[in-house]
Amino acid sequence: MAVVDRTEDRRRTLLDAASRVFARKGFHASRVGDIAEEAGVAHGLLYHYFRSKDEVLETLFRETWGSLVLDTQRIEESGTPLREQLRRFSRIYLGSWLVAPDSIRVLVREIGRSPGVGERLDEIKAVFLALGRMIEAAQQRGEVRADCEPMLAAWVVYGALEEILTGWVLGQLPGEEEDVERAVATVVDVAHAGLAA
Amino acid sequence: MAVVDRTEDRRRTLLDAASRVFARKGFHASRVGDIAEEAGVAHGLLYHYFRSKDEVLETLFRETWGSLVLDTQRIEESGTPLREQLRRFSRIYLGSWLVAPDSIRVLVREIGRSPGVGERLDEIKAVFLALGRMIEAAQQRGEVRADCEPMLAAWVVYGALEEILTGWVLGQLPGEEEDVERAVATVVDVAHAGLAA
Amino acid sequence: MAVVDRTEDRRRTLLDAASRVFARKGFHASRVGDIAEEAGVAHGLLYHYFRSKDEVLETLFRETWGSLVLDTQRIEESGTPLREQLRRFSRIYLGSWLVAPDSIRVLVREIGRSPGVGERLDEIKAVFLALGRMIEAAQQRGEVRADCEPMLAAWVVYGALEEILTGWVLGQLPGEEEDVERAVATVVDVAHAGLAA
Amino acid sequence: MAVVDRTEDRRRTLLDAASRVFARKGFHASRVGDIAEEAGVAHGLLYHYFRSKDEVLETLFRETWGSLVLDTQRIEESGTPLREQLRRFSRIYLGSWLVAPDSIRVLVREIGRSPGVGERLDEIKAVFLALGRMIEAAQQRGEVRADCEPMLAAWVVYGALEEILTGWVLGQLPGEEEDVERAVATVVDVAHAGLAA
DNA sequence: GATGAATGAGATTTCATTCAT
DNA sequence: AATGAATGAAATCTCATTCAT
Repeated sequence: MAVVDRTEDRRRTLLDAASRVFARKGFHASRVGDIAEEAGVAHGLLYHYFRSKDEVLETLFRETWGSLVLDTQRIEESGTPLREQLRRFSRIYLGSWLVAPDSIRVLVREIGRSPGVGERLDEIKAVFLALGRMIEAAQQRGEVRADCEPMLAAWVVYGALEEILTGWVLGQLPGEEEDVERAVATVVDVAHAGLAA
Repeated sequence: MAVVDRTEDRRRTLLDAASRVFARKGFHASRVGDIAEEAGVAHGLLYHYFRSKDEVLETLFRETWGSLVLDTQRIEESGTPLREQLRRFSRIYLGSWLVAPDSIRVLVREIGRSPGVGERLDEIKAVFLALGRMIEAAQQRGEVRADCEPMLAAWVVYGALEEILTGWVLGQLPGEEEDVERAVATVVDVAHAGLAA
Repeated sequence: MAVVDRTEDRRRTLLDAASRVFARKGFHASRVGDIAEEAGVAHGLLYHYFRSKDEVLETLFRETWGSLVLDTQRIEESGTPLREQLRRFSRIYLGSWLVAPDSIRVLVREIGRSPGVGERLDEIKAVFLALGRMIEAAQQRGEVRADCEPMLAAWVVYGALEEILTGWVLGQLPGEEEDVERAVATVVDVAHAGLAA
Repeated sequence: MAVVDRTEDRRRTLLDAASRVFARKGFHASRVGDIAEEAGVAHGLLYHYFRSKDEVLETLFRETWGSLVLDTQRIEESGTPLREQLRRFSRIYLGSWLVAPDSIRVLVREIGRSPGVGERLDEIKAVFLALGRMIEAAQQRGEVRADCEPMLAAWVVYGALEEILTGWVLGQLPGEEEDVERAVATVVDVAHAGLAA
């Protein structure tokens, strides 16, 4: 167990270093040597833990996105009113900025790029679809007005959240703790009022 | 004149090809050969029209964004009600999908990467700021409720538009001519109702 | 055509350079840079003509071995007495040493090594099988004594030829023009007398 | 003593593993990790028993070849008829397949590669020369016909043996115990009849 | 203008060897 | 003795850019 832990620690160190470096320069502009330097190890070591630079990004993606997929499922199954669902989703999505800003940065900027886009798109789609289903269910409950395409609305909501993250990533929007809560409120208010029957 | 035209045609062909390729794979992952192949010419030819791959992106940015900046200015100065302003802005922005499907999306996605970020960010900011000012003015006219940060709202609106473009580019959302008009309506409806006093 | 020729010339230049370098140092110890230097070009150019270093070896193998396979077929179909068939086979096999000593060197030393062994083995087997069939047919014609496994005999003959090539490759046996003819005579005499009924 | 034995056992395990791996892929393409995996130990352990990968090959060579050199000397000095000498030599050489299937083949295949070629070639030459001298002596005794270059004949015989070993190693020829005896008989029959006066 | 062969800086990747545990 | 993480020299390979034709 002790040995496994040490191994896992190194993996983490490398992944964290990678997310910082990718966040700073983007995946393609980041050299393997940069990641190693950031982690304080020789570049060769990265190949002990990952098959390639691509696999590092892939791992980062799965880790970060995987937990979002799970959380989204739980929110959908809760069956609470749409406003509450939107608040919880927004809080998790925007809140991740405070928890792991670099991972989010990478996610936001590298999705749809680099090899393996196809496979990832499916996992991304899963979140969109869940969001769309929540809106559709709310529509059937009469919470959302009828003249509204649920999937399109899902894209609107998701786009709003992603853009705010981008603003934080690019340093164009203040992204301190209190700003995050305000952003959640704004998105939820606008989206809910905008969709309300 | 005829010669100039042919020259201009080739430039356009290359720029359009570049915007499609950049949109698909991102700037760094796109090889000069990919752009040339997409344009149906030899890769060496690109260097007759542009000094470098960077200059292609730079040119794309100036051309596409420049006109958006002008259009946005005009919309702001028109002083019409917010709903009308949002509709015009959305139409221009999403309409770019029909005219030049990839250009705008590329630009936003590539900001923060590649050289010369600073200057470009300012120009992008200009559009955001104009959008924010429109919302703020509407707020002062009583069209928008008071408990709403205009700039944050601008990011929300912009994000919705951006995400829909992304959906079209990635083939995740239907993007035919009638879909564009519906998308404009949805965004304007949601945004306006969501912001209304 | 002129262009094709120039392209083909370069390919040849590179293949010839590669066969010299592989012959001198063996495939694995040869660096791509060595081949390029031998050919008098930049190392990058090799990747214009071949996908990888492996593909260069593969091509070399197919070229050299391919013609031997064809020649062997022709000899088998000729149906002449075994002695004559052995003479022709030996002449082609050992004679190739004078024509393209480096290719032969590579063939002898790299077969069964490096990636793609499996696929090559089949093509090598084809020659062995043909040789075995020739001996078997001669046995049925009464030219070869009955207490002799044709396939084993084929391996013996082939081994004798290959070892002589190896001797030349390693500089342990004199390999001038007259030595080649003497070697052919020796192998044919020993093999034929050894197998005769 | 017990400790030494265990130490010796490990050395042997590693050497045997190395000879199998080298035989399969060649010295250069064999990684230290492959040898260790074949031996079922961690790759670091190899460096307790050998200074380097080169030293493994070197050791393999000295051990295997050394005993063959001694045996060959004894056969030469025995002064028995050529047929008997050939049988004994073939039995030892091909018999090595049952004892240590890969060692000898590795050595011959790897000569000319890797450092220290010079010294080894001399030792290999010694065996060839002894074989040649036996044939020459037989020629002078009238057992072998006059129009035959003894050294060339030695290469022929050696090549036949070598090729059969190769066939066994590559799984192209059946190599069970009874096949070995049959192979010895075939080579001796062919060689003796082929050389006989 | 147009082509694509040619270049070479610089990236990724491999792997023999060392060494702390 | 034994392990396998860690190192880094050296290899392979990529691709923006140049340039002869």
